[in-house]
Amino acid sequence: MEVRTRFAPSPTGYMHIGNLRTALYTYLIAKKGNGKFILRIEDTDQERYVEGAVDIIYRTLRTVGLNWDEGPDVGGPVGPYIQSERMGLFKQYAEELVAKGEAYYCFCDKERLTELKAVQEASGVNPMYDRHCRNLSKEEIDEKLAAGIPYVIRQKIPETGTTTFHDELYGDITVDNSTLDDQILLKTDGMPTYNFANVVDDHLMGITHVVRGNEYLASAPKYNLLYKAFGWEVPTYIHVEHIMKDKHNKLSKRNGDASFEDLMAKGYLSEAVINYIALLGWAPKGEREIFTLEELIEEFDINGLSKSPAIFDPLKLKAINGEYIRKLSPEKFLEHAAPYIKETVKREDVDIAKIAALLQNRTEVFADIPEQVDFIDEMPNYDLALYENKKMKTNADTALAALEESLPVLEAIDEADWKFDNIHDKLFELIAKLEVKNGYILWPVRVAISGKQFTPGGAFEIAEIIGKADTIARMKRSIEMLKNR
RNA sequence: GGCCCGUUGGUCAAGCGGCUAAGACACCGGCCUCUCACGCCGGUAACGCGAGUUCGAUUCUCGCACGGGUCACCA
Repeated sequence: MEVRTRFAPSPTGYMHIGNLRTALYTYLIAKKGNGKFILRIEDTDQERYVEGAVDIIYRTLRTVGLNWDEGPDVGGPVGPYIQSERMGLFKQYAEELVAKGEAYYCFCDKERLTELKAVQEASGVNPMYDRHCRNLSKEEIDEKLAAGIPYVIRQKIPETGTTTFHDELYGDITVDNSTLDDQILLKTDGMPTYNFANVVDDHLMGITHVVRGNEYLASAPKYNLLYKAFGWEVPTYIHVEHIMKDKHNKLSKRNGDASFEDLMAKGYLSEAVINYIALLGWAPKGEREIFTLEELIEEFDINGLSKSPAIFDPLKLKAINGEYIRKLSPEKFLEHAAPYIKETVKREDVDIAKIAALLQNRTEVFADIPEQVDFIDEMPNYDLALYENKKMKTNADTALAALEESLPVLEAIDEADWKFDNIHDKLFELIAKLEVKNGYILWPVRVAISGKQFTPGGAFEIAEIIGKADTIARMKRSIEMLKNR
């Protein structure tokens, strides 16, 4: 049988990392089995519906490459794929269950239910529907129906015995039927509840593997009973654990945690994000951990899924992102980095590509770039203590001497010859002549023309990038500062 | 609280009766080097507790503790 999986998000706003990971796993299972990945939008809750949220779902899934084979916009044989457009379907299925004796009309109003719940809680009993309407006679039902009393349809859970359902990860889980509530299938307004719509839709759409969050584990037995009541085949369940912010809290936008869009905005590569979240709650067979989506399809195996929650580690994400950045071709890197470089580098006489080349190995997230190159437009005022370096055996005094020796050497280089190699060779001639350590000259020069303790690239690279005139000017300014100290 | 699930270093995690208990990130050293970073080498650090079963338990069983989930006419 063909594998068919579905990702069924509610359009409630942004796409959070946990949802995206569920989508990923769902996609991987489908593709691993050469099957179909289906997108179904579950928008039955009009109150939580957020304008534009569907577009975010589309956009996110597309940018990470989780392309769906069937869905609202691409169509398919078992549509519609937007749940609100399927509303007509559910009533007949609920009534079919009533006819089979697997469900029943319930006329209890909300007041009675709230009161019942209050009483039960007060007496320490588990709040559950008391099955007041479960055994209404045919006459009573017809009478109330005729009188137009609002009703819901509830699932008739067996009063005794146990229900066992199977999860690919957790194995068989058995619960006493006495702990299961006669849940509502069809609401007063004729709309299905999520639990009911899900079962019906999954069946109608031929879903073979249901991948969903762990929060549904507890309601799984009731799903099983529903499938059984209909006489439908139960799909394979795979419940995945949550992604946590820390030991106690789930990762959520409400807590200010990063959503996928936030990560993109901060300069993460979508491939790196996908790679990282695949690893959050799943472990590949070998020791490799860098995978493209295609490779993940190959490697993925539900046996590698974890049964306990995983804490999202921004540092690890960064590290993986850094690895992806380093693997980029120089051209690709430049393409990504240029906008960030230009955030602080406004002057036009510099070669952005050269700056980018220095940055590639030093960038884990693109958003870190601007502050690394902020000295290029203008050298900041800096602390002369920067010249103090034990390992280089330099201090303000030696630095002044080094700079005064270096200045004429640099000035002697032709504007036209102002290239890394020439600058390098000339300064090394000086170093050889003076018989000093490289750092004795180079450290002060780098500081003198950058004003920073750390810079991407060393003295030669920086000098080349900012050009001869600027280099000389900065050297002079720094010499003055040292003299006037 | 009832029910369900889980518990290996700081984090992600391998392990599926016998191992010096992998690997990655982070951290700490070292090398490279004009800084930082990259790269390379090395190091610190873990089986929640208590009973069983077994010749032998991280691995199986049961308690306990802790953590999570769920108990809506939300999804």
